[in-house]
Amino acid sequence: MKSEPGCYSIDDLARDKSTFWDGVRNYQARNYMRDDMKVGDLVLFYHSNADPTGVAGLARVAAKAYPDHTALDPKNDHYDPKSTLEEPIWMMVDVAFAEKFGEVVTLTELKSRPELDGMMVIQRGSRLSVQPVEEKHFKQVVAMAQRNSPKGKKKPTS
DNA sequence: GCCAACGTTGGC
DNA sequence: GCCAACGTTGGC
Repeated sequence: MKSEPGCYSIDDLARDKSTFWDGVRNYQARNYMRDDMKVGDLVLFYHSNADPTGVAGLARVAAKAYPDHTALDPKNDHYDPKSTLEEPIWMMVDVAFAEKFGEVVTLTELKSRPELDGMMVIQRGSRLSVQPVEEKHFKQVVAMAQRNSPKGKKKPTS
């Protein structure tokens, strides 16, 4: 799941413990949340439009998809007049903080890993804010985060 | 700030 | 249903 850290970062999630993931206004992203995200699923928390951009930590799905009430609020930035209480269009899930990586696993690092070939987030023009991640890719990213962390193995050059 | 890659909208 | 115009995302 992507978020601009200026808007909502892994630190914000660590502080809040959990949050509702509102504001998704893309049908494909909504469908992934609605159809594929189950309570307990782990999530890569990705910082987009950031320095550095990349995976900043892990979250966990805390509630399955339910209507996004912010779509009904005319004063909300993500208001959508097409969505109604009776027939909500947009959905959100709840996510809980799981872990903040010692260092962000950057997009550059993700792209440099042959093991991650085919991962959606490293494709050109991959704008979806909610993306499925294959288990092998997920494990690879977590392994990279551990390698990067201060507690992990030191790099020979450092 | 630039711009590629999309998604959406709306005229026809 | 086609497609041009427009808006948004997000890397750089």
